[in-house]
Amino acid sequence: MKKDTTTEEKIREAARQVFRSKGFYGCTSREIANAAGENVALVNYYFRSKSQLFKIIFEAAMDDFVLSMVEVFGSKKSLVEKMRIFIDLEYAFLAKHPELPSFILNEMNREDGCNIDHQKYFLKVAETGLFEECFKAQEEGYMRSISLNSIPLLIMSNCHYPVMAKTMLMQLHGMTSKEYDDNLNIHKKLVSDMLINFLFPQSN
Amino acid sequence: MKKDTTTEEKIREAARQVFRSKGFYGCTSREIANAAGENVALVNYYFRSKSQLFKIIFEAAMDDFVLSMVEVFGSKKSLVEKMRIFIDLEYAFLAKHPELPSFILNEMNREDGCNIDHQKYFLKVAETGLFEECFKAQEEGYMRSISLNSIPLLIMSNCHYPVMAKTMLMQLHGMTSKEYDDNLNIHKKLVSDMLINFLFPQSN
DNA sequence: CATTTTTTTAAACAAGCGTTTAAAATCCTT
DNA sequence: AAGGATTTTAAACGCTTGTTTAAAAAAATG
Repeated sequence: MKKDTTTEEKIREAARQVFRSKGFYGCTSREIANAAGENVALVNYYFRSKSQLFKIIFEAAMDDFVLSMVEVFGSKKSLVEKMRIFIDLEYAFLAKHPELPSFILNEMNREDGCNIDHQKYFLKVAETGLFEECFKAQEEGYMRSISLNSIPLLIMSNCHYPVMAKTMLMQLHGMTSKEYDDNLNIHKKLVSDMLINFLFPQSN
Repeated sequence: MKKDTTTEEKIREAARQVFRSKGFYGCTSREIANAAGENVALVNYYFRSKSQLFKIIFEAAMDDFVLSMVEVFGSKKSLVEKMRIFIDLEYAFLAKHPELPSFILNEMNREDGCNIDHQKYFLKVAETGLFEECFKAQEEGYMRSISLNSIPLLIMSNCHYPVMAKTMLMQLHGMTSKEYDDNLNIHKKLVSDMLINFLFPQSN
């Protein structure tokens, strides 16, 4: 009789949760095994080592990370529309996965890094034709002529930082979690307006 | 004969460097002692425990973190001028201390948190009169009427995230560290223009 | 049902952790 | 220079870490 979730899957799912919220150094193999309700030795039985298991979790996280970007910018809409849709989707996605940006940034900064093929993820985004589209829009004077490096950076700054800084700003402003999230929804609209007005100056 | 740097100072300075770049869990007492060129036991002799030493380092980091904000916004200039000066200073400051934003955000997110008086730092900023000044400017129609929570969030997002994401974006774009930093200087101007145009709509 | 293969277990491993100890070295005061 | 306080040291403490082992349990195979 096949179980609906195998031991391997239980461990992977527990690792996903624990690694994402605590990072590689912030948790132990035993903690992951307990979260999965299984014996410690099984972590190594199925995944050979903590590092190997982490690598799997991290790569899956990177897939999640670029998925919405690829989906939105690969679609057939105007650039302005795509921008607004992307910001909306990104805020919605991060509401469900608020630990993701910190997780990825931190683990990439780790000394004994995560040893994955980073370029592959950049290519995924590049393949949507986003950069060519921006370049063309800039030549036509439709989009502000700024470095193509700055465009994703502006968007990511204003989408990711607000969720990364939640704990700090909650405490600084003395807000509850819900109050902060409500403010985030208001903030999203500001970000959307600000970025589009800046990137597409004649659009209003 | 007094040494120019005491053992205690050497350990504190080593701890500052190591904690900031690796975080509380990312380093060991022995690593700090080695960086200071001293015996492990001295860490506990002078600071009682790793946690206690960390607390000192973290609070000093928070002081650094809010210092430029307090200095700039406590000065007697127009709000627009202050904004532009602050962004300039913040980029310059973070060029020297690029690990600071990640450090503070991460350690605040830690489960067994850093147990410091966060409110004190908010008060420091509030005491500059920044929020009253913004409120007044909004009533006069000089500044865009947005939540007073969103203003620091917009500024911090666009100042802090670009240095936090350096490793990731360098690898994604295949840039060298110098190339990224050069781009950051261009980006700073964009951020400055974008934020000021958005916050003070009639200012151009 | 017997045998082989796969999965799970408890226990142990060496290494590293934060911290403590007690003796040695150094400093300061008289 | 002697004596007492302070600083530094090497070694050890108990505990946790990632990982391995070897036996037990379960599942699959014929």
